[in-house]
Amino acid sequence: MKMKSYDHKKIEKKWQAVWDKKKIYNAKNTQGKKFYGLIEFPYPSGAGLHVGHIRSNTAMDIISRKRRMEGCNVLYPIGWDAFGLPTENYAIKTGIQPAIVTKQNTDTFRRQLKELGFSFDWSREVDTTDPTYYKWTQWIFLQMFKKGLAYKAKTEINWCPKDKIGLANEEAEGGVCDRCGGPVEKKEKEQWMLAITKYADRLDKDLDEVNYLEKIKIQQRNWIGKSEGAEIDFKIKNTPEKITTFTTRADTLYGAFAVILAPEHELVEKLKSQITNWKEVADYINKTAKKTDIERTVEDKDKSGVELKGIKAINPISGEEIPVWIADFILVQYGTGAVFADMHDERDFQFAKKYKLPVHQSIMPLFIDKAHPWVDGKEVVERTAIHAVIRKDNGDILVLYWKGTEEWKKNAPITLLIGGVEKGENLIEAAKREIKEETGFVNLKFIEQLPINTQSRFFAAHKNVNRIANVTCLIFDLINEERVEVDEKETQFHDWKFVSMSKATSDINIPDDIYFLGYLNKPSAFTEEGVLVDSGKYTGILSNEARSKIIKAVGGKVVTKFKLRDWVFSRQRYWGEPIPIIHCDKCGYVPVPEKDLPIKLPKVKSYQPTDNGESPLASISKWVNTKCPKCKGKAKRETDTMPNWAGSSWYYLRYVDSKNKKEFASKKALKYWIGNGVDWYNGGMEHTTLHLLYSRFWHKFLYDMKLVPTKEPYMKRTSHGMILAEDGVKMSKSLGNTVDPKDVVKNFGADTLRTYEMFMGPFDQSVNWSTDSIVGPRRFLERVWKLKYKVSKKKSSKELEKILHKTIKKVGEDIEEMRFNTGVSSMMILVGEMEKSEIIAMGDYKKFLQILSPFAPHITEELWNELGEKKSIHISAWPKFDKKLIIDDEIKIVVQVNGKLKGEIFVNVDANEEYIKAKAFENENVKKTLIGQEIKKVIYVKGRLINIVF
RNA sequence: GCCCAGAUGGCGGAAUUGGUAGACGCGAUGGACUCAAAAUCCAUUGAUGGCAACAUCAUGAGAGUUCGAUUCUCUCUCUGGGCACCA
Repeated sequence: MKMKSYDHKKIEKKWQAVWDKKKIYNAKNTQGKKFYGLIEFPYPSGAGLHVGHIRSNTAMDIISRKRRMEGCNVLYPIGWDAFGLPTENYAIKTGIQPAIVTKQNTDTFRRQLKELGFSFDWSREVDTTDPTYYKWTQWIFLQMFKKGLAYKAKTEINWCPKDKIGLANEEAEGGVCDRCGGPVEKKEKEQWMLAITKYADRLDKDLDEVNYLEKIKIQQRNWIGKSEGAEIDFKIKNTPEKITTFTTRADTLYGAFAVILAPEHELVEKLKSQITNWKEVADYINKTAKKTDIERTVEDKDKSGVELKGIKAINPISGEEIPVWIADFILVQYGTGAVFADMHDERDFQFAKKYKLPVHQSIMPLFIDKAHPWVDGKEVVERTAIHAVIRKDNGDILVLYWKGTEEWKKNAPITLLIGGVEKGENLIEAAKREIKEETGFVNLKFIEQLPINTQSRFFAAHKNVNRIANVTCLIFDLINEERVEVDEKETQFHDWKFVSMSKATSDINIPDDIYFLGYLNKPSAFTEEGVLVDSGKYTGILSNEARSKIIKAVGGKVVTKFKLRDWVFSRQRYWGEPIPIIHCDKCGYVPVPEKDLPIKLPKVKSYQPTDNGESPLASISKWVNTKCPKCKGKAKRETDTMPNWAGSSWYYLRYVDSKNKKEFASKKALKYWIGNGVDWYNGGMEHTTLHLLYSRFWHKFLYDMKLVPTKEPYMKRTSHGMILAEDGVKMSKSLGNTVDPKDVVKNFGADTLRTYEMFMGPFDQSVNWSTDSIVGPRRFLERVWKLKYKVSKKKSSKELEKILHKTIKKVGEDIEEMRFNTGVSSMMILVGEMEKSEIIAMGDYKKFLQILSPFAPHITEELWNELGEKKSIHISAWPKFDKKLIIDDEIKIVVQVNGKLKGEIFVNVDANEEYIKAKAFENENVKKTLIGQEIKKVIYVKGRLINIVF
């Protein structure tokens, strides 16, 4: 037989043409079990396809191909997310129409994608810039407008005064204009908004119902920022006014030391006449107003504020009068724009520290000793204790090393100096007495008492009571080392010595003292759950239980707030969907009648935004001036366009019926394809918070309109890792480290590139590109190619059959789990075994080709065809593994002595424990090691190992 | 600062519910073929010691649980991603 070498160029071209002609990858209309696999449709940039596109496309291609072979009616569609800035900027520079540039780019992308052999259904291709597509984007917007979800509001935009252009956030990073490098200003502009916040709660809650990767859910939840709390009113003394504050920690109310308002809060102006330092307050408000968002957050997070002198708020639970401040770290848009401050919040704590405001603790850290838990029914006895930090002038502190009994020596306590407080004694006296008794030191200077006491709860066995110990930490400096004699009975329990602070911190092993030293090293707010203190009748209650009780007691309202803001939907740009609204002086904002859709983008001479920041459309008076659809009077068109998140918010719906002229998709097609959502959607983590959330929002809206059958668009969402350049940084044109897939396809072939990208590393993690490593997968495919010369009509060996069936099982599972790298690896092992074998049965070789075919569709199709198959391998039935062949008759048992490997034995699968143990002891190496040792026990793990312990 | 993910040979990475650490691939070294080179094939390849059998050490650092830890718990360091005064 003459050896024909593997010529990828010939094979790939040949089969791509055949697939195209026979349309084997086109989805059937609506019949049978369906699978809808989705990838994020690409933005067709001028640079052409990126190796990263290929990684994610191949992954979903493999899954789709497997489903097709499993008998599913598969929809794996593709399209173009073609509105966007790069194309527009290119048009500004060159004057070439964006539509023409887009056409060129999509042609390139289409050709490149076809060259990679993806099994897309090309008959359903969509393009967001095609008027027949964006007609429906506009239509959905109008439905939202009619439901009051689209509205106009003043917001700030990034404005470059030099270029006179509004900038997207990503063009204004760091407050610098992306184009000219000059500073960016804020400019107020009326913009269209979408009320996504109305869906915030559902967007959060319905995440429970979908199968997204946990990290995706977490990121979405963080972005939505649901927070359950309460609104609590503070009366203002001598006025009818009240301040409504928002808090999630109503349990800290007794500790409120001030009420703080956002500088923009409306009450400030109302209270003007009573504020005695108005000038100072007004200055601060002005200063804040001038700051940009960036300045307001960047300034090292240093807290600043001004007290509203003459104003007092009344704590609704304690009746205490507290001061009222304004501060710019309180955001007017969030919550109620007002808070009560307490020391159990990091920001409030810093604020109090800066302005030296008196604070008091309302929550104690609570330590429950799990080794000595409370015993039910025993008396609870509360006791006050002091823990003292005693410092020498070199900074060393005194630590007690308790003498444990032998068996619990390891866990003997190491503590600060500790002691009880006797009746009639104040804390400092008690501490000084204890220090003298236990160490003999008499000359100490009291420095401070830490503002946080702690509470410990444990069962005190020697007293037979449940103990509550409230602990105060006092700091002393040692004046000199003068000591008095210490009673022997004190020293029998512990030694003491001075050690450095860092040693003390690592040695000390009781939670109270660990907390105190931590606070001493770095004072910070205690913000966790604990037990209430100095809180009237709530003292002693756990914080999470006290919360609702206190809200109730002060008549607070339980509310939920979200970080999510409404979506700014206007862009002052040309290359986007025109917003289909007409401004009429008489009738206001009037929607364009549906029969007039789409509102097409007119041709313009210049794509440059206008000097006043309006879109280039504003300068085309012929287009702008129109008639009001309602009163037929003179009116103007909206000149803002939509962001490019618009078209991508619903594209997966259009794919199911992309040619429909009457609806965005027919009910029937939607019910069939979206009946349980898109089955599997893979995409990048970078789209988790914007695209994914936006499209879920649109989908929910369409669901409410009864236009789609499900609450959620995507049943399952996974993510891919990025491909970085060889040096581990992001690939970018400016760094000149990009890899052009064109060259790789030319030199190695699409099959090699696909296999390499699946093999290079775990799919969900980022990996560095390595051109050197591509030869591995290439050699693998060449070996696959050569195996055909071994194909025989005879049966393969039993061993080879077993490995084949194990591989079928593993590859199938790996594809489902997106562990493509180990799937490829197991096929490489199989090929190695096939090479060792004299012959391979025809049927076995074919089965192998079938499981390889999703990864390398061209070479497998060619070999399949050469073996006489008339139909495509890609519509053949996915091979099943034989369960009997998966099980080994002989298994390996590892023999260890004291956990160290000493040998291995081979036994029959159903050998019993006795036999295996006996055999293990026969091992020479084991015998040698065991000489003169007394065996304590033998551990047998079924089917795995034996560990002999002496 | 907070949240998420990660750290394993020269490199990319494997490793079931805790059970032989380094599968598979790249690279490297030696050999075969060749006039020669490429390609291909064979062998070796974590470190240290030893002629060897083998022993010791090794999964970012330190502690803990366990007969046994890359895997579980705690503390810390570094890297990547996200959020950033959200009460």
